[in-house]
Amino acid sequence: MSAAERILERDGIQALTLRATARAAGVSHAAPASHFGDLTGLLSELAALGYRRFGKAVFEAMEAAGEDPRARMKAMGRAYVGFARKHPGLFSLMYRSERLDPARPALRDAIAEARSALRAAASARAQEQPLPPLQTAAQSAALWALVHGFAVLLIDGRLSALIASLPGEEGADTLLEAVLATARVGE
Amino acid sequence: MSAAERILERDGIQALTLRATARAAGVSHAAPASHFGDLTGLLSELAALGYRRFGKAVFEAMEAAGEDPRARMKAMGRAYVGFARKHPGLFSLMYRSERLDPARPALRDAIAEARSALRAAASARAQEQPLPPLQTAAQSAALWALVHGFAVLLIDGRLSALIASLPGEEGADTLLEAVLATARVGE
DNA sequence: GAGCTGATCTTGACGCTGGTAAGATTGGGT
DNA sequence: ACCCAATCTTACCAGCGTCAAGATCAGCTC
Repeated sequence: MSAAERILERDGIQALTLRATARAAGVSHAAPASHFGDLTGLLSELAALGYRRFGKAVFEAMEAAGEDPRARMKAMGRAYVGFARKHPGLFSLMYRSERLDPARPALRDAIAEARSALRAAASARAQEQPLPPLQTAAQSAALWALVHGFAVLLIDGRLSALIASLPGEEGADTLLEAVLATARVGE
Repeated sequence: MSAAERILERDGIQALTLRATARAAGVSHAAPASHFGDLTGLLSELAALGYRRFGKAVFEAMEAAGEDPRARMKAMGRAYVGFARKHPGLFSLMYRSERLDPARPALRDAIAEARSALRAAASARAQEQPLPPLQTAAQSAALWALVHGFAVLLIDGRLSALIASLPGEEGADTLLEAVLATARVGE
């Protein structure tokens, strides 16, 4: 399991095979299959581990941000993108749903936990200023789409040209701050 | 090539293999490899085709939207998400960069063409109201991240719970319109 | 203590995959 | 008539996921 994570972050998702995991763990090639059922099982358990870490990171960041809704939303965005940058392989796996089994209990629970952490970013704001259902849903979707899209594009290197065009030594962090400040979601 | 696209949209990206393409095209299993070099070559050519279509769709939608910068940005968003919904397999492939070869001329050119189409969404606005470089970059990144994130989450089914919670018969289109209206990027 | 039982792992096989090498076929240009 | 480049076929290799059968062993029951 930790061997699998090592392979994932070092060699990427396409190198994460049952047999490679077995080699890294020093067991025979069929041992992982007996644990996890099949490759989808291994990937799903690993993704579940990722979701638990992810949900925890987001939750803690929002706790530390205090009560102000906008501060919470920004903290959520930083934690979201920060997790993707810190664990790009894991993050990619978590959103590679065609290789995961969402019915697996560990994964299902971990996703539900992470989603409740994300929902907490928007709920404080919704409480403060009630809106029609469509606007509430649109705010949630917009915030999620913004940070998810930023994370995906960033770890895929597709923002590097934009970052390189920035004046001075500014990097991805600066761009993210500017994006969170510029996109005044829901105001 | 058209056989490959058929397989991609029907059976998904993991079923798109050299041998399956060869079978669908009625040739021997090694024929595709001699055309495209290797699997990465085939996928890259297919992604290039996708980028050309994508750039064209975005460009035409923005042409039809007139001169108003906000209308152009909304049209870009609709075209972006619309393309992803219409060709989910192709769209996924285009952003699966670990399986593509960006050095392949066809793909490199097609990406450059599509990016220039996207850039045109923000350039009109930048001309009208000059801003510091960081703000300009942040607006571009925010718009791109918003629509890309929405498209990715949508075709992965991750917005379905949110959409199901909408009142009445509202679907993804309504949510997208609300998101584009809510997220007043750069205002 | 003897025997069973379930978990864990090994071994070996199957068909699938991508990739390579060598040769066949063919159609156009000199 | 010749050649040559493109296209395809055939045959093979290693790696992969998956399955079935058996080995090993700790822990529990009688």
